[in-house]
Amino acid sequence: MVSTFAPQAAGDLNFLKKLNRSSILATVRRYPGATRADIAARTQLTKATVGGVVQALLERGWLREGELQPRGGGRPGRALYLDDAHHVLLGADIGVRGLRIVACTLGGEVLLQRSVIQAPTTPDETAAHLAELIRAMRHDPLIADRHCLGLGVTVPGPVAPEQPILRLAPNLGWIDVAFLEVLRPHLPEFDGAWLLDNEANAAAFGEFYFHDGIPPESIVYISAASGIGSGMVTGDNFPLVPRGGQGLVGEIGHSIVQPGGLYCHCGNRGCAETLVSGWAIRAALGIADDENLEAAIMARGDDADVGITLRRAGEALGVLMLNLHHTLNPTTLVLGGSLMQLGERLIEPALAYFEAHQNDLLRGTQRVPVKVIHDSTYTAARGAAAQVMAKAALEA
Amino acid sequence: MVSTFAPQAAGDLNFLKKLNRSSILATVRRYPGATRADIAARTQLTKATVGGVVQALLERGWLREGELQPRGGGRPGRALYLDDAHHVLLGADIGVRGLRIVACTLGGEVLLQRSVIQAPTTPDETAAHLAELIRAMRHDPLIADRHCLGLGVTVPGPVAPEQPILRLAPNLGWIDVAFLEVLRPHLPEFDGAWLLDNEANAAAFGEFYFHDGIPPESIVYISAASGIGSGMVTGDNFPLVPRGGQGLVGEIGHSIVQPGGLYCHCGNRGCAETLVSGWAIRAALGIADDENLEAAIMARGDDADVGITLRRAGEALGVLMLNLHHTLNPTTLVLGGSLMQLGERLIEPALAYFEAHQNDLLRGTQRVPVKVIHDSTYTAARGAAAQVMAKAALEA
DNA sequence: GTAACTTAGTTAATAGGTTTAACTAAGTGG
DNA sequence: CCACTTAGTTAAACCTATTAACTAAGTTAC
Repeated sequence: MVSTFAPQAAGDLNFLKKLNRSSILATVRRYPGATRADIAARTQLTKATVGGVVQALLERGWLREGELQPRGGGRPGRALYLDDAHHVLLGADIGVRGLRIVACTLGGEVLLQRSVIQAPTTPDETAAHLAELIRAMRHDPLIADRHCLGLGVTVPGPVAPEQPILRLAPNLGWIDVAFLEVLRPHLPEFDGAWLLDNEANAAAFGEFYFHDGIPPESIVYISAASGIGSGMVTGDNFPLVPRGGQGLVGEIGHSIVQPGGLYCHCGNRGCAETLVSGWAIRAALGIADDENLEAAIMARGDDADVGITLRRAGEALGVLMLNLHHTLNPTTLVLGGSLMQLGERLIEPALAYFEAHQNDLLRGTQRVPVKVIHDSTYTAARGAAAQVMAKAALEA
Repeated sequence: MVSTFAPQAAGDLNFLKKLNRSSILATVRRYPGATRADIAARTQLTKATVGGVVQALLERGWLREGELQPRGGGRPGRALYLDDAHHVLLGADIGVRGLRIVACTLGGEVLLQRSVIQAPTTPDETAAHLAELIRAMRHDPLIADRHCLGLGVTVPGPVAPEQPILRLAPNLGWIDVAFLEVLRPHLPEFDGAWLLDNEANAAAFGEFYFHDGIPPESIVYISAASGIGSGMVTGDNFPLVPRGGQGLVGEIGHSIVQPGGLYCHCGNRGCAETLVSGWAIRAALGIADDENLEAAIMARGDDADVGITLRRAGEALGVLMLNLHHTLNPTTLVLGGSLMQLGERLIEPALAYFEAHQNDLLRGTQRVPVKVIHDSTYTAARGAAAQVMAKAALEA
């Protein structure tokens, strides 16, 4: 379980400065409009330290000053916000159905987004295509003058914990691809951070990092699409993304929910993906791979088979949610992925199962809130951009 | 997911010193016999810094110097070890079947251990009994002269993430017990750190912290006893123990492995505990609560019912292991808990199932090693002692 | 056997970060 | 208008790690 942006275990004064700078930025991110005094109170740093760091961040275009915040019977403080005018973060999501790119501000506001539908191809061709799109986007007047802090790329499969290598993406047919190295020659002029992560991890990170208002303590994001995966994020100023020994953290699609059940393409029986995944639903309903799943299902209307299949898939999703609740116990659960577009016939049974069963262990506890992202087209790409920000904040 | 001993997110020079001191101690713990130069190389600190901190730790009885370590063609370095002569760590495990107490050195060597069999009773009576045992142990000549760094207590149920409160222990009949506060009046003379944690979390922590040789990157410990739980630990110098929003991390006994299966005492159906737990095995074989489970099963010899029940339980355990592998992806899996004493008829099917299925996702990867602790009587208590050490190391 | 070399560890001066304490700034309330 | 409160800045002090030069203690080459 290696964390992405965790502070190292030993360090010098420069490290301490980085830590505090990052902590101050995180405070402004979580409490927009905070004053220097607010930050000092929250971080336990002194006014002097906060003042100096804030001054530097203002000069470098990371923070901007806002209006005066009246205080009861004293000098009003100056509100501080992330400066959304001088930098840009890029995030790209390589999916089975195409590429999605996002450019956003330090606050997570999406400035530009592009989506290209294309069939899976080789890493090199994908990189060439992606580079072209990024170069074009980079010249858009909306962001051309901004300093680009880096590019985060997400892929639909486990990424090795230590090096940025995609281990396996069955839906793309890729094995052990160091995609950033493939991409780099196509974008020689690009400087800034380069990051690679699993799509669900990045989405979870983004939902946590760019959360409106004070983020929850921890988030588990379930990505239900062609396959099914999940990502977990926690930590205050340094969000942690556990990856595991082999980068398999969150590969819940192959957790067993029905021992002795249907055969999965992974070779085991009763994997979650045999019940709730794009391919399982296609198989159950006889929908071809080249058909659009959502359209095909809508076309069948109130067909009973469709209803039963979606209900079964939803209930399996509910089981997965419950098991994640009992294993990772996040503060918030987020559901995303293209399957959410199949609508309430799938979502409702999942939520109902989870609601009905989650709380029997600790009666009287507040329930875990579930957030459904009905259209998560750019969620992963935006999450990748968030990771760029988190990394750059340490270097700022 | 709140970590126990993680560095805070912002800090002053004193914090930096703590961080480096703890990091140096951790290096000696993981690499016994390391020299000052070795430590400097591993921690990226300078020789000067390491020298100063080591000097202070030698004077305070945390480290001791050993023999000279010959170096190729240069002055030999002085080996450093954790000083196992001046301090003592106490750990106590409150279980369904009684109390277990351990006193150990900074290196995790058990100096004294006591076990008392008793039926569950009230928190106050348990605290009184525990205090008596601890006081007696404290006067044992083997540890009477040592400085006690603190006491860690483990309980068989989820502990709230922020405060040391046991949320629920069905097997003890306890609900929302701030056990340390109950215990404190019984041990007024005791100073040092007081810690409370879930039994599986503590066991996992101990297996990681006191690991012989370089510990793995992460450990998941599965505790199979009356109920079933798990704990996860990761992190180099600051082992992290995720607890989750409600302290439910690792409550895998109530993850669903057989939807629509048997009813569990938690109210759901098909929980793992309905297949692999002390009470499930008793129920299946008609063994009374007051009988010793292991003895009753041995008495039945090669009875076919016993074989089938244990095999089923083992396979369910294998499913749990596989699901944890796909959700948390630890570097090492550890199996413990009193059920391990039921022997190979249970363990073998679990290992076989895991072996046969774990690797189908990432072919060619090295397999996840599984360690079975056949007698884990003192594993949790020792883990609690490890947590005391980790906490004290920051204050040293 | 001695000089050259290598590695370990210590020391004093230096650099750099945060804090302390005193200050200025800018409001409210009587 | 003065007392009070809170925000933010500044310079000196303090603390920590680093640098660079040193001593210590071994091996290797000749």
